[in-house]
This record gives sequence, C-alpha cells and structure tokens, in this order.
Amino acid sequence: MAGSGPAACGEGREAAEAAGLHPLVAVKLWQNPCWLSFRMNFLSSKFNHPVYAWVERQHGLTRPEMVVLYALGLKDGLAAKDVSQSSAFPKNTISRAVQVLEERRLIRRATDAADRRSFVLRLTPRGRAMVDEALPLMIEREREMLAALTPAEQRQLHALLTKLVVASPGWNAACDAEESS
Amino acid sequence: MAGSGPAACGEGREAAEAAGLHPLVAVKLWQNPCWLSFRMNFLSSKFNHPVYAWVERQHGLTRPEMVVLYALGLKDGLAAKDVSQSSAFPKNTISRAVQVLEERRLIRRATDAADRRSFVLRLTPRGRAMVDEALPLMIEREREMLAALTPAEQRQLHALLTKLVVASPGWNAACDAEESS
DNA sequence: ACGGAATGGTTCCGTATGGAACTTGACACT
DNA sequence: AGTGTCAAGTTCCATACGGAACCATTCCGT
Repeated sequence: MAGSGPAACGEGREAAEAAGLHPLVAVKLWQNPCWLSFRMNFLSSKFNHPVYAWVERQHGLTRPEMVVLYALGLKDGLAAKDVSQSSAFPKNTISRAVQVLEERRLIRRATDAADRRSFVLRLTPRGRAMVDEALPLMIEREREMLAALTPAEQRQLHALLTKLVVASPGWNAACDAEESS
Repeated sequence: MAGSGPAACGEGREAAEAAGLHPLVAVKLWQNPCWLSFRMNFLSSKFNHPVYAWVERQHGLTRPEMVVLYALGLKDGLAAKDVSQSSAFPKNTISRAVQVLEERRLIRRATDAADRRSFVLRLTPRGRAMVDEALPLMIEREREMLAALTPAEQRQLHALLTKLVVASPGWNAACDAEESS
C-alpha cells in the first residue's frame, strides 16, 4: 500500500487492477456517478452470458424460452402474463416463447376456466427434466460469483437487494413520462 | 405478523405482496435457488428500460451507442476494445455504435500512433453535451431506486457489489468450457 | 343489460444484435 | 527477415427481439 493516492474512495483499486481488473472497469467502479446500475449490469451479464449460452448450445433454447421454463419450474400453473410482468420481457416475446415450448412438448397449455383469454401453463416431464438439468449449473455459477463474500456478507447482500426489489412497485420512472418539456 | 408461516426466510413477504409486489416476483425472491441473478436482472431492467427508452426517444441513440458515449464521458480517449471489454456488448456491436456516433459528430476518431489497428475515441462538444444532459436523469433514477435504503445501507451495498466485481476476473464459468461430457 | 375501457394473448414488421469469417497490424520466436 | 499466432476492427448474415396494431374476453359504470 505504499504511495497510495487519496484514501477517500477506491481503496484497493491498485490491487484490483493489478489482479487483472480491466482499467475501464475500475473507472466505472470508482469514478462513476451511476455506481449501482453499472454493478448490476456488469454482474448480470457475467451470469447471463455463460449460462444462457450454455442453454442455447445444449438445448437450443433462447433466453426468453428458458425464462418461461425456469419460472414454471419455480411455480407451476402460471399464465404468460405472470412471466412477462415479473421479468424484463414484453408479452409478445413471452408469447412466442410459450408457443415454441409447447411445440417442443416442454410445456402444456390448458385454457383457464376462470378467464378464457388466458392459459394455464404447466411443465411436461421433459420440461421438468430440462429445468432440473440446467439448475445445478446456474446454482454453481452463482456460488462462484458469491465466493468472494463471506456467508454473513452474502446474507447482507441478499437482504439489501431484497429491500430494493420489494420497493420497486413504488418507483415511477420520472423519465418515462417526460416529454420534451 | 399474526399467523405467519415458517419464519426462516421471507419475513415481510405478505406485506410486500400487499404493497403491490407481483406474486411471482415474491416467489422469485423467496423460493428461488438463484436469488442473486434474479435480483440483478430484475434491478438492472428497472434501471435500463426507462433510461434507455428515454435516450432513444430523446436522441435516437441505441443502447450500445449510449454505452460508448457514457464510457467516453467517464474517461476520454478510450479505444473501442476498452468499451467492449468492460461492458456486456461484443466488439462488432461497439464497432457499429462507434461508426454511428462518428457520423453524427458526437465523437471523433484519431488513429492511435502506438497501435495502428486501434483508434483513440474522443467526445466532441456535442457528444459531451449529450452525456451531460442524460446524466442527471440516470442519477435521479438511481437515487429513486436506492431510496429504500439508508445511507449506511447504501454504502454497504456499494462495498459488497464492489467486491463481486473486483473478484470477477477470477471467475471462469464452468459451463463455458463444458462439452457434452 | 348495454357500451366503452381495460386486459391477456397473438401477429406483423422493421431493426438491432451477436456469431463467424475476414482484414490489417502487432508480436514472438527462430 | 520470415513465419505463425494473436489482437483490433469491420463486414456479412441470420434471427431474436420489441413496438404497434390487432382480436377476444372481461370488467365496470350506468
């Protein structure tokens, strides 16, 4: 730590860069007014790219297709709107994914008696098997990403991020409505 | 908290759902083996969608184009490879973005004397102005997202996520190499 | 019970995107 | 110097994606 610069922020930066961190990543970490979104996007992509590339290679499923499958793995009997609303994908993309998954016999659709516009989606055994096969890989990837934190720190992170997600229904992006004032 | 279920995990879940949280989001929060990636992707999209939709509406810039612009706003004189390597976008996408930005006179390219394959990218005044205009909006969106946390919690979150990003060069996604063993 | 607004889902269409192949220049090794 | 490997950027191409318009149903106010 000899000859280090201003201690205010970014301690460990030199060490990090020495350990193989790209210099621009260091800038984005420590000289970036939007620190949260950078970290989120960066870490998201570090999970998504390898995992969904693997799913694509292994099973020929696109990302929205896997998202639907995964959601049904968590809770069977969902409607397409649920998957869409709880994920980043618009409803037409989910609709297409559902069609492909049904053609490939990974899910089945039953008309919802309560609302005949809607469908109840269920995994077939093959769909279940596919989720079960992909899951360990995803879990392992998360484990790898979290390895830098102690169990206590992992719990902290879990709790903090949970708070943000729970608060999210209250956000109403100012820029969404913004016209050219 | 009367009549609550197993207290182990998910305290506050009923309250959260009552407060407008989509039921499937609650499942993904509290019954999801991949808790980290869901939170990251969810929060990323809550930032990205409104912000980049605004940029698109306002200036007709695509997301990779804005990414390049933003990166140059943080540190002028980068090469395209730096932007690509520190972001989620492949180099051809960045290449195209650079071309568009140059055509629109938002950046300029100078050949790098040290490596004649590479170019030194710099913001023009117009490009600088565009970043300066978008920045407050992005900062405001982050502020809104972080409002659920106390300042101390925000610092914790900052530190924890920093650790993850700093550790990322050490990750070598097992699934990347994985053949059909 | 009727008409209009809202909602779940699908289709259409233009385009942004990413993989792969390619070009040019740097670098290592002999 | 000569050759092979690697890295920076570009181009090509196929396609996955998202916005908008579109049905069909349901909800709501009167």
